[in-house]
Amino acid sequence: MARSMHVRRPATLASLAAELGVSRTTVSNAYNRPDQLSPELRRRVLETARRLGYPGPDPVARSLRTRKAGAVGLLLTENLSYAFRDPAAIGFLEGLALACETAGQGLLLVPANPEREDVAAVHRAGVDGFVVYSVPDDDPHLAAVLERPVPTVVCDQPDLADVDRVGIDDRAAMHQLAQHLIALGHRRVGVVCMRLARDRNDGFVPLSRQESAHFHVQRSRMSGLRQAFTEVGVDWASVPVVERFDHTIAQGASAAAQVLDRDPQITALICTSDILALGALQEAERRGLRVPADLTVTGFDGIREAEQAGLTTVRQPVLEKGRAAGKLLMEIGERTKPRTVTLETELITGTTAAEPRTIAEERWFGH
Amino acid sequence: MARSMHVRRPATLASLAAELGVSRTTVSNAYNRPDQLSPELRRRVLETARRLGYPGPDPVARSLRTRKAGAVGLLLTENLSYAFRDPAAIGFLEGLALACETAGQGLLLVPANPEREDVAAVHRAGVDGFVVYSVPDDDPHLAAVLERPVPTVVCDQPDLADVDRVGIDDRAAMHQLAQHLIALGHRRVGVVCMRLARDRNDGFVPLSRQESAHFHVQRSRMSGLRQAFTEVGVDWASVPVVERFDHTIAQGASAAAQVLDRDPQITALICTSDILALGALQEAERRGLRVPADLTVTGFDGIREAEQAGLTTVRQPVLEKGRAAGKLLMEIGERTKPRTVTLETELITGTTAAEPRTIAEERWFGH
DNA sequence: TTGAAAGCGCTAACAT
DNA sequence: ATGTTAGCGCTTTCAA
Repeated sequence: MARSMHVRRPATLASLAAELGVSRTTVSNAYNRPDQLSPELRRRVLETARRLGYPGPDPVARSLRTRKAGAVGLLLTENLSYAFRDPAAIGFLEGLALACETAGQGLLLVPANPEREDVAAVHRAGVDGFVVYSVPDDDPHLAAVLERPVPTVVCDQPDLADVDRVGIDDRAAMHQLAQHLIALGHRRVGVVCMRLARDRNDGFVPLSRQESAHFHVQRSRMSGLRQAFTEVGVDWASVPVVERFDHTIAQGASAAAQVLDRDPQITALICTSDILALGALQEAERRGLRVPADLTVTGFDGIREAEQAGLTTVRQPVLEKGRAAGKLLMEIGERTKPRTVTLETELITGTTAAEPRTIAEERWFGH
Repeated sequence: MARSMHVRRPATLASLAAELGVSRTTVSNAYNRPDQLSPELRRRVLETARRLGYPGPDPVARSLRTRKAGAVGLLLTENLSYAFRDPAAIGFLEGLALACETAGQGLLLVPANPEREDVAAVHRAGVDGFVVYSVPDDDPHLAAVLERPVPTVVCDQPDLADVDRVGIDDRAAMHQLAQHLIALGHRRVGVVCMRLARDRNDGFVPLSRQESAHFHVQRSRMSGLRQAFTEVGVDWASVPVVERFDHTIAQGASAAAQVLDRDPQITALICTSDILALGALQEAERRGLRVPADLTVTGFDGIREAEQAGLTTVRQPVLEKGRAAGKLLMEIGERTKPRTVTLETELITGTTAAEPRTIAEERWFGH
């Protein structure tokens, strides 16, 4: 860390006390308990402090003594900077920041590169608690967090026993979306999903990988889909499912291409996030497929960009999730059993889902 | 702060050492300098740690000892959560986060409510340095930061002597934009600008307030405008300038309405941010004014939403600013004079600026 | 390779 | 209203 113009480091509380000929307690009180000493003395203390360039009690030393850091740590799956590129993550952050500022707490973004296994940053974080956002259940950073003797709230995933948790019912939400598509008449579908595990697998996903996914959220959404379609007789093993490690529109487009190449007959492309779905829309347009006339596309999250695109999707209260996580963490009280907050979702019927053309044609021709 | 399932707090490095019958140094080394003790002993230490539920060296105590917190503090003008709603701020955050994660540093968002004067959060922040983003020059939080004995980098504003700084040449950029409008033929214009001081003033801005604005960036942009138009003989005192405290599209719209109500004859509405300009576009549409046929509208920042709207604006490298600020802060080296990084901007000629209709008409009628 | 000693700078009982 | 006494839990010379 650079030393700049504004660096000094001589005076401490003790040296100030010595200079003033008072005890350290008195100086401490001047800062922390103004009512514990005469206004006159306090004024003298503060003035001398200024003269000596004493910047006030050192926050770290104070933290050590009081056992309070005044900050909440946030652990994310992704590179720190990713959080600022994903609309859903941004919404979550906003909510969490809201809860923090209400409580007067700082928010420490912990650098946890998912590619490396460098857990040191978790160990070094001077925080009073952690919020863990959407990490895989086998993430070493998560393990490191859970070892720390501070309260922790997990958001979205993973679903751990013994840890406070806030999230939505991903399975039910996706099941509902699937039923919507089924009601429209879709039986031959394809899926584009987000990262299912820590290893990169940009391509088709066998059933085994779907079932063993380390990202609880994705596993649940897949399972909701599978159940709904299996219920109406679809052989899930024959449904093309393509996974993408990076969560971008471009990757959504290329994944959609992969699915459509494998089975051009599908009538609906179900994406497990809006970002991916936005990519799928691009790919559909590129191929001259009209949505929803030729192809139905759905997303998940309910981000603003999706709304603008008229995407049929599931809206989840991302901001509220962040706020709930923060509140849960900072709520006082000894508890014995973990708390779970499950927030509501809403199926958004946009303009990207309709009856499959084949059915419409069948009707048309009086089949 | 809540205590949850995962709270324990018995073992310390000392108790572990006692249990093992070794010195504290040895335990410390087991964590921090694995090469300083036999692998066998280290294994024993770590194993006993696990058994006793010792979570590893306390980060705060370590920080106190090493005088390193492993984190950078970020101070913003706004409520913490605001940072996640403003595209330009998000871009800045992304860049800063990038720099932090590269350096393995955490990023602490310091809660500094601009409405209250509660500086305590700044004092409590356990960080190795501060980045200050776009605060007014008389902000008490800023003063508190500068008192702390850690390096500080200011971004955008204010322009302080003796402090490292990164920003753009707001004056020159706005001057250039103004000249572009002047070249198109605009002489009768209105301005919508962001907050000029800490007090709320949603309305017209007299010259005195323009000149004494505590937000350096806004002051510079205004001054660039004023100079350019004064150069071609426009009486700046007669130009309607409307200020908005809250930086939202809705406020941009209402401010635009205020300007247009005051002088319906203006041919161009210059906004000092894209967000405000987006609002102005809305208001223009609401009034049935075609842009740019009936009214020219310009912004500043170059956010993606502006690009999509085809806004004529000035693009500034927001992400790069964040990264530069982070790098500057973390660059090692004793320095004596403050460093300044000035990044390049670019005039974006979109589809919202054109020759004023009056001129076109004059030409048309062979005036 | 391991240990002993000396604080980092502060706050919080408990006196006075 | 002010001072005394004890650490908070750790790292780091220096010595063995």
